[in-house]
Amino acid sequence: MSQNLEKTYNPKEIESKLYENWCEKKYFHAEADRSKKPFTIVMPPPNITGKLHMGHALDNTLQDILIRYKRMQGYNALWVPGTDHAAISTEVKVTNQLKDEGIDKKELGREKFLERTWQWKEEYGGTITSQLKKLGTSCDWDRERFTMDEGCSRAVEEVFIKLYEEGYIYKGSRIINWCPVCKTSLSDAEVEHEEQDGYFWHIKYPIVGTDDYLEIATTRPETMLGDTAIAVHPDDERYKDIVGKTCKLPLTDREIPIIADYYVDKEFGTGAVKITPAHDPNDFEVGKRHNLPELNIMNDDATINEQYGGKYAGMERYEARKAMVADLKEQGLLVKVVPHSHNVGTHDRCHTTVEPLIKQQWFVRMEELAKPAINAIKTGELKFVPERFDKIYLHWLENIRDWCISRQIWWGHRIPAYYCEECGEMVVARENPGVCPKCGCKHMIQDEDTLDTWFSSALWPFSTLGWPDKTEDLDYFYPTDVLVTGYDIIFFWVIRMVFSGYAHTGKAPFHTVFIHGLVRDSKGRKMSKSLGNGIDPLEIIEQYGADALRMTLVTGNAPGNDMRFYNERVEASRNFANKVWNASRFILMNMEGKEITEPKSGDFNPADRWIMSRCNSVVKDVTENMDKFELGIALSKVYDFIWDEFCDWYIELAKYRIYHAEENPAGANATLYTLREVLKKALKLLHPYMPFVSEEIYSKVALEEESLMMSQWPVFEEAWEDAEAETVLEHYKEIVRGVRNVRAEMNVPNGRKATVYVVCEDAALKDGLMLLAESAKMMASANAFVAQEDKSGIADDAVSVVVPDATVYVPLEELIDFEQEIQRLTKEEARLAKEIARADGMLNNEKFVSKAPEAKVLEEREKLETYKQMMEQVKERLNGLKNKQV
RNA sequence: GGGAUCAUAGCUCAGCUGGGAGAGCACCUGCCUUACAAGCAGGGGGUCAUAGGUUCGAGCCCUAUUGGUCCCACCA
Repeated sequence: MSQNLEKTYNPKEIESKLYENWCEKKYFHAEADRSKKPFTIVMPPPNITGKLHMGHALDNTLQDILIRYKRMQGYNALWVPGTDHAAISTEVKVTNQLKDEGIDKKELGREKFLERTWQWKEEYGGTITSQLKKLGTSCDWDRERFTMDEGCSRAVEEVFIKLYEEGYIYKGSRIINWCPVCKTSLSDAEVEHEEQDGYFWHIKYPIVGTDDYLEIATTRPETMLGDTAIAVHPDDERYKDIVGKTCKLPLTDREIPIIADYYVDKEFGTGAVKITPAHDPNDFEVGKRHNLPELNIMNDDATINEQYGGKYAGMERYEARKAMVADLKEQGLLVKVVPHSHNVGTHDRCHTTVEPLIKQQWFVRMEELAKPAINAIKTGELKFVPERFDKIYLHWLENIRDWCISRQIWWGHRIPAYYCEECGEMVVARENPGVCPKCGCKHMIQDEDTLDTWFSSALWPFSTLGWPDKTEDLDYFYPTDVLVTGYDIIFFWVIRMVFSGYAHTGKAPFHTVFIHGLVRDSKGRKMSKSLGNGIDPLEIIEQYGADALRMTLVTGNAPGNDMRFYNERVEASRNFANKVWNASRFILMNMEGKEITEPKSGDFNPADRWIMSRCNSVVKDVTENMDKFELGIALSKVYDFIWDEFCDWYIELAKYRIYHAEENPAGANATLYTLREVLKKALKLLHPYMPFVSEEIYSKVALEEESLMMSQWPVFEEAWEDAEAETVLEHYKEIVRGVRNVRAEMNVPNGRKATVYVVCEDAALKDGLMLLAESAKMMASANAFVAQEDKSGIADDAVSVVVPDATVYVPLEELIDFEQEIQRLTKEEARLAKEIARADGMLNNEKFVSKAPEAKVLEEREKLETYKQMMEQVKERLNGLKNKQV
């Protein structure tokens, strides 16, 4: 079993080697298998335009942890990967690429453009998935999907037709969000509101037939050209008399009515509002109520149009604003300009200010569809982790508006609606019917629009498993189990998947949504391209290893919370990987050439039994935490166990028996056996978090086993529990720490050894400690370690440390400074006095004794007892020293 | 305007259903002890934002206040 490990862990070669091996062995692949329980996760498909960033790294690390954990627990774990066609992003990217080549998209034509885009997808679309592999993601690459592949496209078509036939999808002319740069409509979710500094322009609208005028305040004077009314509040005394009259609309020769509508806020502005139904969602509603004309004054690129633009036609919207304000001023109609900050809608992709426009678009009627999704949370069928996201989800669903799903771009799923060029008849069908069912002519052309990119991702949990076909996979793996995603896409994606799941499969697509936060930079800023503060996960992997990156992303993070990322944190993770590596190196070195056999129970010493017992508890705790998605807590328990208990205590304790195997071959064997067994369990617990280093080590420790990732997750075993050994070790640690403490305090060099005496009345404890005497010698820099029941043979002038149930004496002869020792013990006396007072106080509180749980009261009583004993010991020592001093 | 969330050691953050304040990093003091200096052993450092309340007992629950972050929302 000769395996020489390098002195420091070097992730680079090991990671790629292991990943290839896992893939080759098909460990990531899952097939429907009725003998096993499935556990399914679908990966939020990254955009084909994207490059792996920290958000992906976090999202996929969490998924990989869950999937590896469940796989080890014996579930048939399936993680479905894939990519999203990212309609607008991709279209913009390819359009720009063409532009660089001097090619105009429109001139190229739809067919050719799509060809180019597919080409682009083939070339770059796989970048992100190949980058994901570096993270160690154990997803089933044989099942990789794409939102525009054949199956997903068929699902989209099926859903569209079904919803259309059921009346949930309709086409209508309504006010929508329009991006003048991307030249497409947007859904409400794609509009980001940002606070912008602007102005209130107060403008006079002359009242026809009088010399009077109405003063209007607007933030968007350029939309005046589309005004079709002025509205005031019906109860507004100021304007009561003029309702029904008309105003002369400045800059035009139109007259518009003054109407009364409750929408108007009397207190705000001048109390009179210009109504522009075609360019404002509220005005649109008012317009409907009052039957006002809707005058669209803009072209698709937000320039003023010919029809209503007059002299401003052709001007860009802000240019027109300037010109119009100047003209108003000149005509004496501009009263004043007041600075005013307000919310402006922008397109989340390009940050262009969105223009509300009236357009023919396709919509999904949401009210009914939202109901089961709302119900899912209320019944607990669907759960968010952490729970607080319930409210965000519900609030959105309960106030949901119809979803505008058509986009005026080419890259995406084309709407399966066909129009007759002759009579305008519309047919929604899987294929072009060829002949118009109404007029019989043969000029049917397909709708030019494509669907919102989220329309297809909404179907992802079932379209990737074969829906609409009734496949074995769908039947077995669906509904999936957990969805892991950031809180930033709850509206875009989670909600739409949930209602789609209910609408098309009758079930929620998953039972748990595990939400994580954002990865921020060291200053807490969002990582962004424009700030240039993004940290490339691949560079981190290159420098520190994937395990270190993964660990950093999980450590100290609670579900749903943002985190800050900086290199010192990665270094700490890297150091841990190295620590595990070296502990394993130590164990392997000592196992070399030895045949380890199953020890007899009597061969184990208290240290062996203690670490097994502790390991067992950790297995239980970690499993519980992981089941509750408390991954950060679970990992920190694994970390503490490995570093603190296993490395710093147990390995040190083990050294004597290993180095002196000839004295006690059976004991050495038991210790090596324990080291190996505990290491194996610890590696299992670590594996979901740090798959590479754990697998690499495991392959050398457990030669007979195939792999760590396919091994069984450890379970709590009662046989490993050992309260007695835990008691011995708790005392042992106190004693060793106590000795180290005084030695450090007194600056005793390590080379200067002393005898350590432990006086302990409890015979069992004394015997237990004596079994560890040789280790204690090493760990406490002693030349002898004696535990005994009385003080015989111990010099009076020894330094003493009082611990629970025992007093430790370290005769340091001439080194002892009585003054210093008295001071030290006096401090200890004070500390104990405080503890006693605290426990006493509690126990003297009648209400505590009567109301607190019995166990708690008992616990306090025992503590008090221990402290009193310790206090006696300290006092005795102090008296002795003081006498001696005098 | 509505809602969420945070405020804990110098920094970044944990702290599970209320029962003696924790980690990593940084800092100070010793150590190259035959697994590891990416390490070992010790140490300093916190009226858990403020004010009330509930409770035998509050970092944790309730209320208010202050300050920060985020989301939602049609106030022209």
